[in-house]
Amino acid sequence: MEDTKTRLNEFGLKATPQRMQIYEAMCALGHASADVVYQQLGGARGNMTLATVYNVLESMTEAGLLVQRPSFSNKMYFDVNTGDHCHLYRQDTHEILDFQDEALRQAVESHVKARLPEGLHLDRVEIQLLCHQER
Amino acid sequence: MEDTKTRLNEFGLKATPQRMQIYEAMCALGHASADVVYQQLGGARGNMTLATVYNVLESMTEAGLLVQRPSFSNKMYFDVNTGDHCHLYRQDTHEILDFQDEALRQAVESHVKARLPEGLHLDRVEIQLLCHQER
DNA sequence: CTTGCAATTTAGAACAATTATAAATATTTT
DNA sequence: AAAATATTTATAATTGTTCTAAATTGCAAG
Repeated sequence: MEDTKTRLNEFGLKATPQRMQIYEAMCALGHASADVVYQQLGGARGNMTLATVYNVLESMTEAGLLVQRPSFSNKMYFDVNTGDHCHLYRQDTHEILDFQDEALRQAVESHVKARLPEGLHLDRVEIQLLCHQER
Repeated sequence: MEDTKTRLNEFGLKATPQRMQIYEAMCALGHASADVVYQQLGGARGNMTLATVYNVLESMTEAGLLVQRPSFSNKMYFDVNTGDHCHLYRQDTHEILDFQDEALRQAVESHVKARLPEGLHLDRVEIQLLCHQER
């Protein structure tokens, strides 16, 4: 809680009540779309507008506190884990699961950096593993 | 052209004029969103509805002739290259570029297969390299 | 062929996700 | 406390996609 406040501040964001609630919801959820966050916070019966959720998620992304994750369901997802980018994507259930594998990420990153076209700077490596449950 | 027809047939799709045009546009473009295909085909002044473009892209995806590629710009993209391959995503221009690197893909695939949770089957490895042009 | 049937395309409405706008509220600075 | 700034809100507008029902096309059997 006090924790959340200092984290927001570290990223240059004032710790308003809405931002606190949203960031804490995001931490609990791991990754979520704007709508999921909104529902998590009580939806229409909550104390916050959907527009605020969009605003805040955008500010947090700009600030580097969250990262965007495009999905196959035509909604943008946001992820609190800005460091590691391997994910399992269950095509049967549409679930996104973390796939922790720092060695892999590192290996790919250095392999790629050496081969990137002139003048381009690598910001992030996204590895998505599309899978489904057998039978 | 006759080529296009047999390719459609191979994937179980009848070669209607609309499907021919759309598949040829997709081949020329490499990857594109529904709207880009629609514009490419003349937009409102063309001889085809946007709904048809959506329908056809969906059928082709189901048939396995195209593959979907979620993007950071909140539109779905479709790709004629259905094999596993890497992509550069230019965050400054929103361009998607192919990044052919079969060795990398292979390495990642076998690394991952060995570590996949029990009961899950790996369909596809997606590697996206988020980058931007330096200054 | 041509009649009938299923698949496809169309126009347009409906829907869902996101963004924009302008007013209200809160916070900070002076 | 007043003025300036930042944030949130309510709501409208926009954008991308899907749905629906009717029209059209393509094909198969008589």
